[in-house]
Formats: sequence, structure tokens, C-alpha cells
Amino acid sequence: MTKISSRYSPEAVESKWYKHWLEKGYFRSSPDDRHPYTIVIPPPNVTGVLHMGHMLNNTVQDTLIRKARLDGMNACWVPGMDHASIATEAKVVRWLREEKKLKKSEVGRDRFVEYAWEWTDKYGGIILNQLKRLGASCDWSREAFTMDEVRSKQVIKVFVDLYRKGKLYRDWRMVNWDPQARTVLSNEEVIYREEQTNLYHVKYRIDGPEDDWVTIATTRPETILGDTAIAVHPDDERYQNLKGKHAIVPLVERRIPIIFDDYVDRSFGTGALKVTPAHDTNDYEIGKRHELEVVDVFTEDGRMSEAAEHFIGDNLFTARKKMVTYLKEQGQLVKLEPYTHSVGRSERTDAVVEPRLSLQWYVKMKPLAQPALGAVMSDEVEFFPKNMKNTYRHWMENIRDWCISRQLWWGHRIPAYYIDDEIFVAETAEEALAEAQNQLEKPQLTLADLKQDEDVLDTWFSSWLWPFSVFDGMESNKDIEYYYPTSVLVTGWDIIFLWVARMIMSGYEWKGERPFDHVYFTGMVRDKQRRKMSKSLGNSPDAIGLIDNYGADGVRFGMLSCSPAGGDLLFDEKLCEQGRNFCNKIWNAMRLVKGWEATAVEEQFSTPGEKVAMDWLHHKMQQVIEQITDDFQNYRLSDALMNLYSFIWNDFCSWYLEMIKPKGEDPLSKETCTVTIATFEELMSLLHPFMPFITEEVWHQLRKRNDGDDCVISEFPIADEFEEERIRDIDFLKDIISKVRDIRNKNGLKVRDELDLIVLEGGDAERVLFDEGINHLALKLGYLNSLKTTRSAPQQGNVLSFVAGADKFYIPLQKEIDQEEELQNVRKELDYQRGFVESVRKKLSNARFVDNAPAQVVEKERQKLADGEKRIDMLEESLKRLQN
RNA sequence: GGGCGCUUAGCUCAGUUGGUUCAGAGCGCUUGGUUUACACCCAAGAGGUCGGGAGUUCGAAUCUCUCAGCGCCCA
Repeated sequence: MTKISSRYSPEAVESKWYKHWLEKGYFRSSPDDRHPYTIVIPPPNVTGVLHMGHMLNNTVQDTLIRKARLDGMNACWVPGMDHASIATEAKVVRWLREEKKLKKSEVGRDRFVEYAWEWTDKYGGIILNQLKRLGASCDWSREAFTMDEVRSKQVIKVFVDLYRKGKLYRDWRMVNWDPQARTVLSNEEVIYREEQTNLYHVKYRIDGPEDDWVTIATTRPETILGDTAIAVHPDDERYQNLKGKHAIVPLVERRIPIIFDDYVDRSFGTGALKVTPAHDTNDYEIGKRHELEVVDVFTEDGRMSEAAEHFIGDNLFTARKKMVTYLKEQGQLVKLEPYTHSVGRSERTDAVVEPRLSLQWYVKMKPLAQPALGAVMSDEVEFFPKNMKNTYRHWMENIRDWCISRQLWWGHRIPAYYIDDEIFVAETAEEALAEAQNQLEKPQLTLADLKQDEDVLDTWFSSWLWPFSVFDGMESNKDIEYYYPTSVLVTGWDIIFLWVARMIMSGYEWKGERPFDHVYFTGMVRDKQRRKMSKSLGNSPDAIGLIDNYGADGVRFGMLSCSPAGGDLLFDEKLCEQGRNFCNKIWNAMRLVKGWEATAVEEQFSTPGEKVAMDWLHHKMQQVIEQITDDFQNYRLSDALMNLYSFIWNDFCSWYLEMIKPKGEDPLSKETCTVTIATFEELMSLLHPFMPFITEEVWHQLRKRNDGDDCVISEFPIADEFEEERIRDIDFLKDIISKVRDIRNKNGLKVRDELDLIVLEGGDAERVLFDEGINHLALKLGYLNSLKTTRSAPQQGNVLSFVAGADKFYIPLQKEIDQEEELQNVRKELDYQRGFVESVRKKLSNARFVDNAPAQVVEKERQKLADGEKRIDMLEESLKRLQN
């Protein structure tokens, strides 16, 4: 036997086989007459680096796609990335500042976009190469990017189409403004957290001859400069005297009306509310009701504006401090109390989000949502796990219009062209011009007269088209016909609204069909303290480092072995360690089998023991395959993997290989060896979707292969019929053997001290143990000197006994046994059995049970009772014998 | 405030239509083990009133109600 290391080392194996698979083009897919199985990757940000969430998500996808490939389907996994407007633009801005000493405002739009591409080419897309380390079997020839030509064309087309259908509009709205990125954010991009601030009680003078004051409470004194009213509740007794009066805003001395609106919460603060329509969503609504003036005191980068009249150019924090100082000096700051409330921050920049009035593009969501909601509720698009349907329904039923414009340069520029107040939306400037000339009846207009919208589209406005845009699906073509709808989408539940729901909408809107049959929601990867893993917390392990330490298969095992759909995954490196150990186990099983193969004797046939072992393993394996197939159908990947793990480790290695293992230098029969290798091979196909690298390596180690005979394209076994009887007999044997081993353990006997095992006649054990093959195995695995039957309990000498199933066994010993301990064991067991029998008897004596329960169930209870009583007899017999 | 979900062994979690000797797995823990597959290992073992209470049922970890604790989403 050639020397093979007793440790499996992943590094060389992984790069070798990944390269081989690529060379062979196994991941390539093109339409043919097979059934397609398609997955589009949730496009990671072009700025992204591999983190735990990606690893989980992509391991799941790879497992599904590899399984489909083994099932003989035409498996196509489309990779790609999105351009991540905000994140990328932020990186590019920093890069320009640090590397090129340039400001965004200096370079101008066109140059900036060129730089952004330069940055993208240079630093973007690291993540796709990292996915290769993980073993991702994507069709790399299909790589797509939301900003590439094919995708961009479709994004623009969709915008124009929506506009022409009347599903787009432009409006002033209160939006979430990120003053750092200087762009609007969608609701989903704002993260609310409880934060500690102060509540300032400030008094405003009432206009008039008397010395009257009204006190309001605010967390944002700097917005006082933008106040245009004071509101109180119409039923508030305290403020009835203020009807028709005006208050004077501190510092700016603006005269503002006191208004009555039942929006005001009388119990909050003083019951009087300052109203700043430009800087608070609720105030804006109040302002609309009462036709209040809107004074915008902030600039787009979060400083005080001209309109504020004071502190112009100061940032909001400074302005607040100055305002408070002023109020104190004037004696208008009545009280200051600590206060905790929810503050929204930008997901990308962490800047405090300002409500801001701004002109934006919106998609009318109601008409789009309707078919998308129905599709999920009727399971036309099936969710795994099912309970995500509720969340989805709730959101879809309360859907709000989608703000899609972003005040950025990196992204798809909105194809809207303006001439004064007229808007022309078209795929190109030329088309827009023609339309304008026509509509305005001004043929003299030129491109120079058109002013294109400065904003770009929300990145999600590209990714919601992903399931068909990756196939250039706005046009009909062979790919889109063949691959669409895709088979399954795998993603985290946190982007169900941002992405999943919108893809379903766009699927129906433009393809008239669902984008995917199934959606599998993975859990969130959290650390041991249940915190979501994130870069800002720094609690995410280095993904590539993990692969270096445990091997890609080990990490994949770790990610999958504990990842219930939808649930959280508390990541622990121990799981990867377990995966690595599993690889090592498989590796060593292979070494053992290869050793046998080298010395196997051609003309030697299997012994009866080997035959029983092979037969049992075959039946058991069919059961496991059936189970795993079912697990896959229900996306219970974790269960599937654990079932395989336990089958390979326990049944195959610990039992089967030990059953057939030749003694000493003896050779193994050729027949058994061949069957064993074939079984091993099948196990590798079964495990391949989860752990692709080691399975491919072992596949090739097990026998010489012709070119193209690779595990990655082998066949996933289909379960044959199996007889549970065969499995049960060996389970019984295993139970007996374990009990013999326990007796050795408890009595300080060595594994190889030979024992005599005596079984009481007339039970099931006699039938099982005296089958020729099983008998061989019993002697071998139990290191038994002999296996005999007896009509009655041995009376003399030191005899230990145990019960397995409903059978009694005796083991005579040469040495003294500890009678007291033995007695205690028997008593304990007897107590349990008596309780058990009692409960069964009670059940059976209940007429309603016997009458109502299915006959099968009653019959089983009778069997339980009979077996239990038998065991009690046996235990009582032991008790008597020990007491003598 | 509206909604969803969770609570099973020391830890992380399975437990499908209520019924198999059903209370499970992995990790951890305890004991024993090294002449050749693997100490990243082998063998065996201990550990839980299934969050509390009530109800439905012949029968409840599983269904219903309620209380407690926790988490998440939306406002």
C-alpha cells in the first residue's frame, strides 16, 4: 500500500478539482432537451467581501444545484453582482479623496463615473473569486452585473414602460434623507434604534400685551427656527385661552399661529407641540391640513440654511448647542430632561436620517402588488418555511409607493428629460427630443435644450429584474424561454420586502409569470451572543481564514449542519471543526478500504458474516436515501446532511467496516471488497452536494477512472425497496453487542477478553443470533468465545445478566462479581419496567381506549405489555438469584 | 400601538398528519481504551415534569385558551 497521510489535507485537493471541473465545463449550461434547474444568485454588492451570510447562502445554493446536476437535470446557476449605488459611491468618494486628492464636486459627473468604473474594475468583485474557494459551481460564462450593458438597457426600458403605463409619478414627499451621502433612502434602508437624548422644554411668548407664555417640549431645538405653528389638542382645557392667538418663535421672532389639531398627544410633554413642517413627517401632515408655511432650515448636507437666518453653515449639532445656549440666556429654556427615543440612521453611512421634503420619482405599488400577493398566497410561488407567507401578506396589503430616485451619480441615470416643466421619458435622449419636438410643436429644439434628470435609480430597481434580466429576458430568446421561471431563490428573510417581493412583482409585470417556483429563506448567521454578524461589530470571522483552517468542505458542513430554514444560525467554529473531522473520518475509511483492495484475493468469496453485513448495509442505505430524498424535497438540508453524517460515521464506519474487517493479516474476499467500494462510491455521490471536494477526491482514489468519470456528474442514487425486518435484526444485534461491551466496561474487562454469551431459549434473540451470518458477526464484534442457548438460568457461579429487547442473556465470569451493585442495577431497571407496564395496563383497561383507538395502536400496546411483563419476569428472576 | 414567532438535555437545535419500548441528535461532560483506517480516534455512560397553569381527547412535546419570559418585523 502506498503511503497516504492519515490526515486529509484539503488545500491541494480543492484547487485541483475546482480547476478540473472548470476545464471540463461541468458548470456550463445551455438549453437542451433535459429539464432545467435554475438558480440566480442573489447578487452580492460589487464592493462586498465574503462574509458568513454569503457563505451560508451560497453553500445552500451550491448544494441544491449540485444535487440537481447529479439528478441529471440541466443545472444552471447564474452568478453576478449588483452595483450598490450608495456603498460603491461612498467607497469611490473616499478613494478619490485619499488616493487622488480629489473631491467629488471637483471631478464632475462624467469623470466621476469613469473613476467609479476604474474603481470597480480594480477593487470590485473580489467576492466572486472567494465563492470559487467555497466550491460554488456557477456557470461563470453567464456572469452578470446590474450596470453592464445588457442589464442597463433593461432597467431603462422598464422605467420607460412603467412611465408610459402610468405607474410612475414624480412628487414632493417627505423622504428619509441621508445628509452624509446626500441622498434619499428608502424606508428599508433606515435603521431605527433607541438612543439617549434630551427633551427640551422651551417657552414661547404669546403675541399680545400680556406676559403670556406657552411651553412646548422638543428633542430638536435647532428646528425651532423652522417652526411655523404651535399645535394643541382641541379638547385640552389648559390651552382654551390661546384660541386665535399667535406665538413668537424665539430668536427669529417669527409670529406663528396657535392651531388646534387632534393629532396632538395631550399626555406627551406639555401637551403643546411645535410644528416644523419641513423637518418632521407628522408636522408636514399637520402643515398640509392647516396650510402652514414650510421653512426648510437645513441644507442637503445637514447644515443650517439661509432660511434659518441664524447659525448659517453650522452643522446641526453645533446649531443645537448654540440654540440651547441662546434659550438659556433668554430664560426660555424651562426644563431639560434626559429622554430615550427611537432615532433613524442610515444603513450605509450611519448618519442620522433627516426627514426632508423633496421631489422624487415613485412607483405605484398597489397594482403591481396584487398579482404578486395572490401568487404567494396560493403557493404558485412556494415559500420555505411556510410562515414567511404571513409576513409577506402583511407587507403587501399595506404596501406604500416605492421611491426609486437617488441623488447619486453611480447608477442608472433616470431617463427623464425636462424642458421647463415638461417631462419627456424615453430610452434615449434622441427619442425624448423627438417626442418633445412633436408634442411641443417646436421642431427647432435640440438635445441641448433637454435637461436630463440628475438622479439615478435605486439599486433595487435593477435587482428586482434579476431573474429575467440575467437572461436578457425583456426580449424573447432561447435562454429566457428555457430557464424562466427559475427553480428556486435562496436568500435571507431580511430582504423579503426589499428584494423578493419586488422580484415577484416584476416577474408578473413583464414576464406574466412567477420568477421562481420556490423561495428558500435562510436564517441569519449570528454570533454566540445572538448578535447579527456585521462588519461594524467586527464579530464576523474571516471567511477565507475559516476555509484555510478547516477546508471548504469543513466550512460547508459547519454552515449546513445547523441551518434550519428561516431560523437563526448561531455560528460556532466548532461546527467547522466537526466538518473537518468528518472529512478525516471519510479519508481514513478510504485508506482502510484501499488497503484491503490491495491484498484482496480474487477467488475468495464472501463469508456468511460478510454477506449479512452487506445485505444489511444495502437495506439500511435504501432507507437513508429515501429519507434524504425527502429531506431535499422539503429543503431540510441540515437534516439531510446529518442523516448522511450519522449513516457514514456510525453505520458504515463503526459497524459495517468493523463487521467485514479481516482479522490480522488475513485478506478480504474480492467479492466483499468490490461491493464495499461500490457502496463507498455511492456514498460519495450522496454526499457530493454538501462536500464536493473530498467526495471527488475519494471517488478518484477508490478506483481508476476513465476521462470524464467524475463524482460531480455521477448519479444521485435513487432509493430501492428495502425490508425493515433486515434492518431491525441488525439493530437488535447492535443492541446486544453494545450491552456486552457495557458489561465489559462496568466490570473492568478488556475488549479482547473472550466471553461466553448465553441466551435464554424461546425468544426472538434465538432466531436472530443463530442465523449463520449474524452468528458470525456476534462472535466477532462481541469478542465472544461462544454463543449458546439455555433452557433456564445458570444457577451456580458468578453470572452476570442483562435484558435486550424481550430477551434475557447471561455471561458467566471467572472472577467475583459485585453482587450489591448488580442488585442495584436490577432493582432500578425493575422499577422502571413496572412503571412502564403499569401505564400500559392502565391504558388497555380503559374501555374507551380499546374501543376508539385504531386496532393497530391497541395491538401495539398489547405487545408492549407482553414484552414488559416478560422483562419483569426476567428481572425478578435475576433479583432472586442475586439475593441467594 | 399592530403583527409574526420562540421557550424541549449544560449549549445549539430536530421532533412532519396527536399514537412504534418516544422524549431524540450534534457538541460538551464522565469512565475506560494506543501491536497497524482514523486521538481530527474507539467503546460505553450520565443528563430533560418538553416555560407555568387550565382545557379538548381513550391518548398531548404536538391541538385550544391563559399567564410568564424572550426575539423579530411594521408603526
